[in-house]
Amino acid sequence: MTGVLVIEDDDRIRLSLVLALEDEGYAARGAATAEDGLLQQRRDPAETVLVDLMLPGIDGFECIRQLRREDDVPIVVVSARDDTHDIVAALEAGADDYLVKPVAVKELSARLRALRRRGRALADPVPSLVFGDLVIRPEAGEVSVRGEPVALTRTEFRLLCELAEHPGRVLSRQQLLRRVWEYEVGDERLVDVHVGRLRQKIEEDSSTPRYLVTVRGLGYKLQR
Amino acid sequence: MTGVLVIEDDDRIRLSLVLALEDEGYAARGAATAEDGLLQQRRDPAETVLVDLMLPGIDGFECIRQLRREDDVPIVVVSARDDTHDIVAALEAGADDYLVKPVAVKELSARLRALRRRGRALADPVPSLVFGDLVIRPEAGEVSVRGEPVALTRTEFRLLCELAEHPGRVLSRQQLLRRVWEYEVGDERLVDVHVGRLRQKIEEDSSTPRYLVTVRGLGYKLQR
DNA sequence: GCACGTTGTCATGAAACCGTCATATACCTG
DNA sequence: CAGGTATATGACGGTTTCATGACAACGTGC
Repeated sequence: MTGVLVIEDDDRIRLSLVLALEDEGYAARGAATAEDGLLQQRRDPAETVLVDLMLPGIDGFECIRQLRREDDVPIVVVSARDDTHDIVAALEAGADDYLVKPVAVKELSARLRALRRRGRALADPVPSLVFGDLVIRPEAGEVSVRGEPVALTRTEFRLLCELAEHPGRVLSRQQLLRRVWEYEVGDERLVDVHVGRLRQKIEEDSSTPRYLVTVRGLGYKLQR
Repeated sequence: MTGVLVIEDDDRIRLSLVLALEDEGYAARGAATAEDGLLQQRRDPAETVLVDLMLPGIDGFECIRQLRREDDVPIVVVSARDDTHDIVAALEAGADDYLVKPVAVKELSARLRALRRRGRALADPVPSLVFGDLVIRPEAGEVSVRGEPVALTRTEFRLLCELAEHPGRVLSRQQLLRRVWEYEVGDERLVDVHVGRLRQKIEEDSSTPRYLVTVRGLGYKLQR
């Protein structure tokens, strides 16, 4: 999860934004439509998303709402329109900042940094993935419960990380299929099976889970 | 910790900003100098701070750095200067947003909301709806009454959320059928049954409901 | 090629849940 | 107070949802 995603239909502007951002040291990539942007963000989430308001097909506002529904990613609108109305509407839809074209790259870059800093300032107090006696080290690919290291398969590990990234939040089977398996559609039972296997390994008594709990009708969550 | 602090030396502008913000529903107050602003923020921290860049004595940039050193409060700069240079410098100093005067109050208000939302999104990953002793965490799929967690079925949970989204407002059975069950037509008695079951779980005495009250002839509502 | 670990599919049983209905109770109107 | 209407609630069968064990397909290293 890194870099900036630029959703903008005008090829020239998109390209120049991407290049300028790369100049500023960001890993940037582009999408010409909202559909493509949303897809990319699902497949390989960027750290920040830039959105134009006037897009063919799904428009910018709808795109923002959709992004917001799926994710917490900071969203910056870059638009030619400087109407207060548009600005307010975009922010209400879930955008975090709004710049009017033509944008000064230095300003854009500074605003991206500010946004990122704000995110960290608040997110950092709980940096490690610790759930009571369950400790997850994503970079190291290690998991331990009650002091004992446990060996997980890749799928189990990814599933656990996905759940751990949203402590206490219920994730639906659909969401998990999308994020862990990158399936757009698929049999939801698959999730059950892997949750079961994961439980065998991390829960003391898998019939009364302490960490990985089922929320009937909704999905699964990992709780502290 | 509530409200907005406006640090601005021009009396007319400061006053009009404070009044405009109050109009928008914020508790706002002013400081004419950076010194006073910093003092106020120490004594009684505001939720967000607005700073002008050109201030007598300690200037805006220094004021931002000082605030940032002491506190994590979101800072919005409001300045007459629209130089990219100033914008970048202010953001680098620690500001979260930068608006150029004259500001549209609606935009300012929307940006404050966006900033606040972002703060919450990261600090409290699971926002809750609170009705006295009844706490609903939609994201977590959790409900607790008087400190005790209660287990709801999916239908009960959706029903409760629907009611909670409109605190104090009466929702007709028809509306509830449409929104919770996605039935266009259907037996309204169905709603009664589920309201009853929900009451058994969340009310102390289901014959004299404290939260989920019947409005005879109209429907049901959830009150604080 | 073989052994092994991993993965996805399927079947099964148990438990939870849902909608319907019947009955009881509360409330309003005249 | 009587009669009618709106609401509350308990019971029950059909359905959905979930946990789990078995198994075949697949890939990888030896």
